[in-house]
Amino acid sequence: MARSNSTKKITRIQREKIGIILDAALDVFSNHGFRGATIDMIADKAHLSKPNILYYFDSKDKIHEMLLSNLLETWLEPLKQISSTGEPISEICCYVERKLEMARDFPQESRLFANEILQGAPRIFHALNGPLKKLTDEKVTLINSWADDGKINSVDPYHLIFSIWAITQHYADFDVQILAVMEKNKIPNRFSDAN
Amino acid sequence: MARSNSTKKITRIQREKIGIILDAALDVFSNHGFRGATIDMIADKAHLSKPNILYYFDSKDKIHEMLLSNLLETWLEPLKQISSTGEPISEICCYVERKLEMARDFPQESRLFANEILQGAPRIFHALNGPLKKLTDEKVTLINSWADDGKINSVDPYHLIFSIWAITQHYADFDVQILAVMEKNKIPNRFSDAN
DNA sequence: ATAAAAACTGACCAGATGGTAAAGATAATG
DNA sequence: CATTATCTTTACCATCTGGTCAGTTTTTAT
Repeated sequence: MARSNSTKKITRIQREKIGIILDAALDVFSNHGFRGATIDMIADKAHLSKPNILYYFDSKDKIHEMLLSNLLETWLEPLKQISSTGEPISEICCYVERKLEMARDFPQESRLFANEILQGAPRIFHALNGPLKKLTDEKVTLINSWADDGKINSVDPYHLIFSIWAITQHYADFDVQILAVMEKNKIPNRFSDAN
Repeated sequence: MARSNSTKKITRIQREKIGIILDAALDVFSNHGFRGATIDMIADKAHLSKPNILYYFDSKDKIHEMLLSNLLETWLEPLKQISSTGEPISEICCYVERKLEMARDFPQESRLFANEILQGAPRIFHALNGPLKKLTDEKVTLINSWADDGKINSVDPYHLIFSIWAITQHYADFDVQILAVMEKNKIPNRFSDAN
């Protein structure tokens, strides 16, 4: 029995296989959405059998759930780093940079998130309404205070943040469109790569 | 036999039912993605039986296909309207306004499109690579010429357009997130309106 | 080395889902 | 009104897919 009974110790094999499964699952879920993904696809990508996958995770939902909860920390981090003690313009620009880097380095995570939100965030709404809202409100207050102190022009902080989210994530989520429009010759899509 | 054999004339009932089906299908596909949607869901929403749906459309794919091809015209229209004879800043601002209006008035269409792109645009890539690319290239050339003539500051036209797409569509596609973050307990600032 | 625990597999099941067939109901037409 | 064409439904089927189970193989601990 490998299924995570919280208080049990985790073996080397469990740690390895769970990692392999999550990697494969991220790839599959991000490219096909939750319903479009099948355990068989994940099994193929992970080079494991379907029952073996289900030996480590109780269900397809549980895999997805774990991916989302892992993602959340990564996702909030760049916003978290905006510092109230830094120079406002630099803080905001660095935030944009961090978000762009994330879009470049973790496009699958971005699409996993996008898929989830697009379908109404059924499995992650609590996080949007909780930690994300809390953190955002905090930074909104900070940006407001910068404006009040005359350090930056006044701006609606919510829509500033939404704009940053929109533009940066767009390059990960809509890359197919961007490549199609910008391509000079022929651009392979994300399904055409070797593995 | 109602299935669109191009050269056949269309009855009143066909026109009505096809409209009802497409409306229902848009709702279902945009909220669940292609794989997440089932013909039964569409049938329920349309108050028709599943076989009756399949009397008007050969397959689930065909319904989706028709929605996407209908969408395409609507989708290209705002960009098409950017005029080479207008005043540059006004042309660009009006374009942004048209896009925002579309995000407000046709959020389902926006999400249908987003779902399709997110999954690699398997059923619409040709349109991105064809009509959309052609039109975009045209407007890119126009914006470049405005910059060359010193009418606007120089800017990468591609990324200007992508930014507009990103921000405007974000409000339709990620509305769940935006509502979760902004609704109740919104931190007031000078841009927040009464409602 | 050996027993116990962990890891893995093939065969299978139940329900969902896309789609079909054929007959019955309704509307259009002469 | 009668006949044809259109429309709709009931009862299915085949496949896919999430998940189970009994048993086998491999790893770990003593």
